[in-house]
Amino acid sequence: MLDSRFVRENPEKIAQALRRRNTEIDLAPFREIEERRLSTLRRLDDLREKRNKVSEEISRLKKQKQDAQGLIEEMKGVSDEIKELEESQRSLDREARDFLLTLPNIPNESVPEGKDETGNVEVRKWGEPRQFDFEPLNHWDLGEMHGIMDFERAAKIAGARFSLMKGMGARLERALMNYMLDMNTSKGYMEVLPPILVNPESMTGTGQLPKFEAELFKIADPGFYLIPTAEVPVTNIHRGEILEEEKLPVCYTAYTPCFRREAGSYGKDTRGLIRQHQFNKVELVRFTRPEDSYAELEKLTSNAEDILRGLELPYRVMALCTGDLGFSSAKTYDLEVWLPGQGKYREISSCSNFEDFQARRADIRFRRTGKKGTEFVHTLNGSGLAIGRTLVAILENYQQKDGSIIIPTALMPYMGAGKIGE
RNA sequence: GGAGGGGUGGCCGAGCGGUUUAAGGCGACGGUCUUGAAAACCGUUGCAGGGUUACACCUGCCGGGAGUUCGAAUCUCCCCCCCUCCGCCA
Repeated sequence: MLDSRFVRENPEKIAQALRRRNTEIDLAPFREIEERRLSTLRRLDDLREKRNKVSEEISRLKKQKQDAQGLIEEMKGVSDEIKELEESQRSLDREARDFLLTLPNIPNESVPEGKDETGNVEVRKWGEPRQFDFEPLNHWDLGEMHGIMDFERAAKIAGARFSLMKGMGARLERALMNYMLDMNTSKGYMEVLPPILVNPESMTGTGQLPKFEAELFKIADPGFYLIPTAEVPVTNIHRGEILEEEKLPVCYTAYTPCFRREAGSYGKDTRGLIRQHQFNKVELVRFTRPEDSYAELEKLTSNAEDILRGLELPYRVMALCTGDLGFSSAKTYDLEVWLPGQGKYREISSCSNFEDFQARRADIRFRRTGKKGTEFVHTLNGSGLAIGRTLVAILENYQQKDGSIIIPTALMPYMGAGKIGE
């Protein structure tokens, strides 16, 4: 969410940001609401001041056993007017906030211009895609061959876009989860295991609501949502709090299952593990001072890269362009891992700086040491990493001619085996 | 699910219809004193919105929301959270 005063006073900056994002939103209704909201507010404050003063007077008169009936009668009218104004104030507040909640974040100046994903810019590349002397298989063929994935039964149990991992497949998933968490905690991230059902306030805090309800699974009875990413519960750990400057940056890592409707992605990645309604992910979250957040984004991104490097998986880093940027983000790097089965790089992590966009929604502030007042923190997060897609990358990149799969050295302690298959 | 008890400033804790502009304490900060420190004493002490060049000033905030009243931390209703006991349960 953007600051209402900022939007009010910088309409041209907002318009420009929206243009860069390829988004069309008319600001006129907001300006009109704000005009009414502020004039109502000023009138309301005046009347309340009067009420406070006269109430004091009434109190004094009554103490002196004098008649205050005239004043009381007079105040009845004032009181009624205050009530009316309060009512319209409430609805104007809500209208203004509802509008602001649908405005996306302003892209940072360093974000490349572009209208869609074709405008994304490769920042760097690591590792060389392996040359195969045979036709590499897809991960689902490999999975089936080794009996470690069972999509048919997953569909029976739940439906399409669910998976059932078995034997060494399930074990590999668990090994990756532990490997990633150990890696992240060794770099100073505190491990947390948060709720995966959250309330609407948390979803609003990180920006999933109100705009993206259609992408979420919702529990019917008590209004919980299943999280689409650990970003939601972890960022909301500090919702409504004021942090101390010396504690920053606050860094968390969390493993959670993630749940996404994937509405509108019919026909995309229908086979295999790439796009699931439920998948596992380890997330990195940082709360920082505003002046540090871009350096922290580089740090967070390299922390996610370290995991790919540790697994010796070739990848590249893409800077998302203005047209491809997520709603809440001011700047995002995507990590894309090489998948021989598809012959292309696929997203495996997304690392973003939200600046104060989420912090303002979720009311997460900090106090500078020795200074008065508070400021919003900057929040960042990134996958470190999507576990299912990492598993896919390992199967496809480490497959051998006979179909067996070599386990990356770094994972061997977690797997207790060096190989899947003969 | 049933019964009861609670949610007040950074923390503890009083207040239960009208100098509450929230007592008192702890903590923190500043000062006096001191060779220095401690103690003692004095003072200061939140958040948000409006407003101002900046001050001043005004308003709101006692878990959240709605209401009663000239006036609500205090009374009524709804909701959330915490604690104790019972039931159920991994």
